[in-house]
Amino acid sequence: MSSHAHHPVLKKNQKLVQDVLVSACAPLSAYSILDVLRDQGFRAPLQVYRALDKLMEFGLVHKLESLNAFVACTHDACEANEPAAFMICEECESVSELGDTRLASHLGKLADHENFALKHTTVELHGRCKNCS
Amino acid sequence: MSSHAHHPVLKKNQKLVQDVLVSACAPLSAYSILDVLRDQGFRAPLQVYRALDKLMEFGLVHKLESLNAFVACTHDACEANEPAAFMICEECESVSELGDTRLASHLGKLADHENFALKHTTVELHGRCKNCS
DNA sequence: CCTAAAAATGTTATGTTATTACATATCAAT
DNA sequence: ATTGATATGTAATAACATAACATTTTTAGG
Repeated sequence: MSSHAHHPVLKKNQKLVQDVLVSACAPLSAYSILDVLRDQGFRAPLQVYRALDKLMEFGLVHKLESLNAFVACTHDACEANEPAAFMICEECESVSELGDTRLASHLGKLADHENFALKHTTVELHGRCKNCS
Repeated sequence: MSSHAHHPVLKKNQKLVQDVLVSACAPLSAYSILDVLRDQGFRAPLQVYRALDKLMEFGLVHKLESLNAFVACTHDACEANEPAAFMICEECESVSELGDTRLASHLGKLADHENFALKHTTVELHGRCKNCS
């Protein structure tokens, strides 16, 4: 039942940032994370951004481009395969991460059709979630 | 053959910003636009951001969230209906705007399925365009 | 274990993107 | 003409992100 890909062991700052994101109930900006971690000795934005870069590389964290904010991956193993989409509630700020295979495949076909070598996709849906409607 | 929706007449600053974006061969940041327009009397970012806000409201300009940059709409009439997606070349910076109906409908179904009231979608594909491969 | 290379961290400064706040001017409809 | 709404001008500041450089920690090979 354990994840079949072994992420590297997280370094101190990476772990701290990851923990903050996992505990958060909404996406956090890098500076919000910094504020939370001042007590643990963080002093500068770069400490956060460097940790975030690594965590994103590991697939443990995603950036929401339309919010300039970050969320922990909710797919226990989001390795290699990208998330398909995020649904972002404008009311309660909740975010849910979808792993829709058909969407991914549709986007892949779209790109193929234009001879576009697809590297990375950003799909962010804004609206109101079930609870807030 | 004319567009069936009448966009409002553009105000001076809106027209200036729109012209810059239409002439550009790549997405431009607000500050790049500001630099171009200094000769026409622009002095402050807000002059650009305000014009951009209106142009986006009119559907004449889109923001690329993953680049913090703006492009003129290439659908002569992108009124009401959103663009489905943007393909952004990392090599030559060219952007093409897709109006894929099936993608839009797929995203709509995804949202419906989660009882998510969809307001706006951001779909940005990064990679290498046909010419740059 | 020791050491050299690589990775991670600390710190300051700066660059880039976007908004707040407030004043003034223009436009459109009575 | 007066009024209310929209657009503009300007300064200051907030919010997001990276460059450059010094130091420490980790890792892998001898």
